[in-house]
Amino acid sequence: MIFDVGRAMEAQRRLAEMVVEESLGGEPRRVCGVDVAYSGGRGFGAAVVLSYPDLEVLEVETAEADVGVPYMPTLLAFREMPVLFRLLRKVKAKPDVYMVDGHGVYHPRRCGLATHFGVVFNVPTIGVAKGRLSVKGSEIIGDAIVVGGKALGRIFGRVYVSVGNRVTLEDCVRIVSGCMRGHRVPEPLFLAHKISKEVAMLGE
DNA sequence: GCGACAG
DNA sequence: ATCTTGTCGC
Repeated sequence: MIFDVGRAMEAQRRLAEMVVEESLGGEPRRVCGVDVAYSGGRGFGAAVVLSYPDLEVLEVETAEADVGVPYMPTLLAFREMPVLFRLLRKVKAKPDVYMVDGHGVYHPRRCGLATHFGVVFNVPTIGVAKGRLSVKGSEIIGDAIVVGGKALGRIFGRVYVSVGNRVTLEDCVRIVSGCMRGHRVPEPLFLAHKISKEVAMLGE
């Protein structure tokens, strides 16, 4: 077997136990958006570090890797982490927080891509997703995404925001808000998405 | 059997 | 995500 779903889910439960929900402690000075695009069985990632709150581009890095795991709902991290690992190794700007294209703790096992990424690298992360995952027991109350009485995420504009790691939901919403520049997704992710797609076309 | 899900 | 034509709106 090349990919054991049961073990993957168990790994997520253990990572979820290591999530730290704490204040970022002051405003971030550098925010890094990361995203992955696909082409020809390979994953192409891009990391864009922006100053905050000015949002000036400070650094752009790219990386690629073979994609050995097919997309499976709730197990996205196992498909994208190989590329993200190589990507993070290149970033030198010391971001104060990372924005990831996917959910954080709003996940069946409280371990979406943003959380998985944040715990593995022990860095603050914010989950920003364009679509909603099916999480049993979840309900939308106003703009709050509640699961079992606890607010795990927030609907901000047309995206779903949730804690990844080492931040509070309030930190997440405030920072995402401060990164909006007229697009559906905050600027760090908009640029990372754009660049990863361009690199995927050239790499193909 | 029902449910229906990031990228 | 990627593939893909036409259509709407600034």
